[in-house]
Amino acid sequence: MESLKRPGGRSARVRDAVRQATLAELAGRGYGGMTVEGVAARSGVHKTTVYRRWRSVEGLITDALELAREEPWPIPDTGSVREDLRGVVALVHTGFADPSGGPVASAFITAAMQSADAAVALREFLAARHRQAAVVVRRAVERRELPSGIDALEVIRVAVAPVYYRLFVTHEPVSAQDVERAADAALAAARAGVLRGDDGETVVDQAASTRSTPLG
Amino acid sequence: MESLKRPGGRSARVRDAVRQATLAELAGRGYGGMTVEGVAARSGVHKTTVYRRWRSVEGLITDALELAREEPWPIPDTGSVREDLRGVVALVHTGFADPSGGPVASAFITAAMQSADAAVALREFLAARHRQAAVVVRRAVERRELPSGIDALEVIRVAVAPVYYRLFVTHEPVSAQDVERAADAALAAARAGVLRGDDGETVVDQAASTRSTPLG
DNA sequence: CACCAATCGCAACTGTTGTAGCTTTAATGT
DNA sequence: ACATTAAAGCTACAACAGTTGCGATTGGTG
Repeated sequence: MESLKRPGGRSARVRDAVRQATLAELAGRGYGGMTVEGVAARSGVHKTTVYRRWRSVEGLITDALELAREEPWPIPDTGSVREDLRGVVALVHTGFADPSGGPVASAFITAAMQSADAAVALREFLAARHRQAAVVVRRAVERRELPSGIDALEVIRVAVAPVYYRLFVTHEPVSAQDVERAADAALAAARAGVLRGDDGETVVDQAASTRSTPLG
Repeated sequence: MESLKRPGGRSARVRDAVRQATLAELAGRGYGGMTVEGVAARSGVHKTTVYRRWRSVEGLITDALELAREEPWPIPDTGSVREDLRGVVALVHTGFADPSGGPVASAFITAAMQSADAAVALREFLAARHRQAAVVVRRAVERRELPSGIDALEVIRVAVAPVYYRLFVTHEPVSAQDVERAADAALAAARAGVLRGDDGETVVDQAASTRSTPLG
C-alpha cells in the first residue's frame, strides 16, 4: 500500500488539518481571499510544509475536490421522472444555496475557471455526479415514461445547466419555479426526442450502456 | 455634463489607453495573469493613476464590460425559429471559442465570479443580449411557429445555458452538435408549453411586452 | 534498540503589489 | 494670454506572498 504507509502518523495529521483548514478558509474568505499562508496559519502547519506538499492555492483546492468526490448523493426515486428530475435539479440548487456548504461549492467552480488542475478535478467530480443522476432517466426509460435511445447524461446536463447559468454567469436569483422549469424543459426535450444518443441506445455511462436493455 | 467635462483632454486619452491595455492584457495573459501594474506598463500610464481611477483588476474589467455593452449583435433572421435559435447559440459559442475575443469574454465571466461590481455589469450586459436575442422567439410567435404566452427570455436562457455549462462549469469540449442540441432542446420545451410566462403573455422585455400583440 | 529515510518546523531573504505625500502637467474660463 | 484647478506623474515605502537552506522530529526497519 502506497498511501497507507503511515496511516495515523504525523503526515496524516498534517494532511487532515490542512484539508480542513482549506475548506474553512474557502468558506470564510472565498476563493479570491484564500491564501496558502492563511491555510497554514489556520491549520497550525508551517507554511513551508504546505507549499511543499500542495504547491499552491490551486493544489489545495484540487486536493479538497478529490476528497469531495467520495461522498454519495441522495438521488430521488419517486416513481415519476418529472419529480425525480426536479429533485435532482433542486439538489444542485440547494447545494450552492446552502449557507454552510454553498460558499465552498461555489469556490470550486471559481477555482476551476482559473486553474487547469482544478478544472480537471471538477470535471471528474461532475462526471461522477452526472453518472449518478442519470439513473433517474434510465429508470424512466425502463418504466416506458421516456423513449429509448436517450442520452441520459445530456438530459441531466440540460436540466441543471439553467441553474448554473443563473448562479454563475448571469448572477440572477434562482427561484423554486426556475428549478422546476429547468427540469421540465429538459424532460420535454427528452420526450421530443431531441436528446438522443448517437448510437440510438440509451446512454448512461460506458459501463451502464452495456448493461442496459433497450425496451422501445 | 459630468463625464464630458473634458471630452478630448488628457484624462480621456488616459482612459482610452488604459481600456485598450486592459483588453490586450486580458487577451494575452488571461484573467489570472492580469495585473494592474501590467496594464499600467502597457498603457504608458503611471500605475498610481490606474490605482486611483480603477481601484483594482476587477474595476478595470468592469469598466471594459460597460464599454462592450455598446456593440450590437448580428441576430439571425432566417424565417425559421429552429435555425434562428441555433444561430443565436452558435453566436454565443463562437464568441468564446474565437481566439481573439474568446479569452476576453471568458475573463468577463471569471471576473464576475469574484467581484460584485463586475457581476452587476455582466448581468446587465447579458440582460441586454437576452433582450436582443428574444426577438427570435417573438417573431416565431407572430409566425405562429410557437404558441403565444411564451417567456422569450427564458427560452434564450435555456438555449444558451448548456453551452455555458460545458464551457465554464464542467470544462467539457463543445461540439457543433452540442450547440444544435441545446437550441433544439429549448425549442422543444417552448413548443411543449413549459416555458410560459406567468401572465400568459409572450414576454420579451418590459418595453416589448407592451408593444407585442399576442396572436394565439 | 539503534539506525535511516522522510517529513516537518524555523528564520531569513526576495520580489511584487498596493499606498502615501508631494510635485508637475494640462485643460478650462475669463 | 493667464489664472485656476482637477488630474496625472514621481519617489519612497509598507505589507505580504512565496522561496531556500538547514536543523529537528517522526516513524518504519533490521
